[in-house]
Amino acid sequence: MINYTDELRRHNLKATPQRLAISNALHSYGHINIDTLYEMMLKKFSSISLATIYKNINLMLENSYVQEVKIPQNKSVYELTKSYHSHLVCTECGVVEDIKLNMIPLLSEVTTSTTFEISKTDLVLSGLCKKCQ
Amino acid sequence: MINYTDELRRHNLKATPQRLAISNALHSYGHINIDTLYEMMLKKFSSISLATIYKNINLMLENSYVQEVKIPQNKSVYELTKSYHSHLVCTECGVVEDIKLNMIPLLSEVTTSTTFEISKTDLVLSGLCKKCQ
DNA sequence: CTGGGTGCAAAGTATTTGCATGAAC
DNA sequence: GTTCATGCAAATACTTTGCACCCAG
Repeated sequence: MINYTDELRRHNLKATPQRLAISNALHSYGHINIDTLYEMMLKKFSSISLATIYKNINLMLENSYVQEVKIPQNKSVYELTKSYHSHLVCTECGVVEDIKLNMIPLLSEVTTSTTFEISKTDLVLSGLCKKCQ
Repeated sequence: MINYTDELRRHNLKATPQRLAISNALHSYGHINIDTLYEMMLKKFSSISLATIYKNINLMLENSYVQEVKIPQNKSVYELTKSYHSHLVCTECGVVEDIKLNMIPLLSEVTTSTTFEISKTDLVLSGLCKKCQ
């Protein structure tokens, strides 16, 4: 049970019990979608509202406290903001993992072939995890 | 005005006027979201239904005739299936462009560092296009 | 002809909003 | 005390479904 009070405040978010619990759920799951997050929260706050979940996730996104990961053919999952990384998704069991990859060569390839000024890179690799192969 | 009759049949899709028009809209826009596609179709078929758009796009996705591209902080866009490529998205004007990048080095990096068996790669690069810089 | 597609209306699902109350700071 | 968060209910947005009729092959 990590205490996320300071971390929330650093992102201009009041540290309410609900937000602390959301932070911990994100931390322990790593990646979680809205529905699962709601179910988790219900265990702690039997009367929490889905609207509260949505409002908080949206605010946390605006304040860069969390990041959204769009999963091919599936619902988005959310994670606490960490240093840059890509994602591995298992098409069978749905598990999502982080992976650090060196994007520099790719980005310099982009620079030479286009006039776009890239500021963000979203890479999702889909396949089968060890267990599902 | 390309004739997509054969192309549709090759993907086990009957060549209806609506589907031919959808194919042409996808072709001329390159990347288009559901709402814009619907607006485009209305110009040709004043009584086309949004349900028809959804049913067709979903079928076309199942039959790999089109691909979905999930755009960060935006609606998904759809494109006719082409050979593998990544996407550039302008965060200002929303334009989406294709870009061919060599993913081999990256994929071999993945192989050495994980046990995942990768079958699909989705890369979206966000930034500013020439005009919006 | 026959299977599948279309449009319409209705149902279902997902997300946002307004507001009164209550908690964080 | 002031600002902002919460929970509820309602509203809105998005997507799918069922069905009668029609068209592609």
